[in-house]
Amino acid sequence: MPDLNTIYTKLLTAYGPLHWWPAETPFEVAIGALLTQNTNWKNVEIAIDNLRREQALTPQAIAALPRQELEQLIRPSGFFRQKAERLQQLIEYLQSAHNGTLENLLNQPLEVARLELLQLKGIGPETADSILLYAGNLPSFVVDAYTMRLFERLGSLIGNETYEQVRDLFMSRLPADPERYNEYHALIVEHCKRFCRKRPLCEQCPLQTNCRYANPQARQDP
DNA sequence: GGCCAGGACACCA
DNA sequence: TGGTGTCATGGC
Repeated sequence: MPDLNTIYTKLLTAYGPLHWWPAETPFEVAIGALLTQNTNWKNVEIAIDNLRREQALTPQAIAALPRQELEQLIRPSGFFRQKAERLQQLIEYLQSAHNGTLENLLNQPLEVARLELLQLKGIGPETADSILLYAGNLPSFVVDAYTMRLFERLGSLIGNETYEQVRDLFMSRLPADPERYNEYHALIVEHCKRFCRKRPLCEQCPLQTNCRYANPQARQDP
């Protein structure tokens, strides 16, 4: 089973530093994290561009929008009704508990901020960790479907682990460095978009010597 | 025209 | 606790 640091080095060598998250403010990161749930990032960009055009990328501006207007602006990101509701509920919580700013929530110990986010409807573990890491620069490793898929193929996971188990695995084997967590998750996504889809494209894959899908020997020897 | 995407949640057995 | 249905759009 390949070492997690070895895989990181291979991915970094293959793709270079990616410097996520593509956003101008921490709150914009949180918007993107919510909107990208089970959605192609290109559709999220369309929705965020709509919000930017309406100067609606702040908690105050979104809170002031009528629900139906917000729904139409974020409609390209899919699931727009529930995402509009969840976005405004997040802002309501920030206003009630943190003077309306995400920064105040994030300026707490990691696990305190994480539990607060997880209490909110529509913010599950991946969305919470994305906000903590990419908006708050806090060392919380982000696990997503790509992470599960890739590291199952690499033999690091069985495939039935819970989110928290996988997060704990990465955080126990990597230094608690937000920059490292930031790049690692971004590299996993970039890699999987290219090679690690449900129909894998193994010919040019930089991890093919480690992967069960590309390497029959690795497949036989998990 | 089907498949897929940087999930989360309610519901049920 | 684990499996399943629902939410919805747009690119490929």
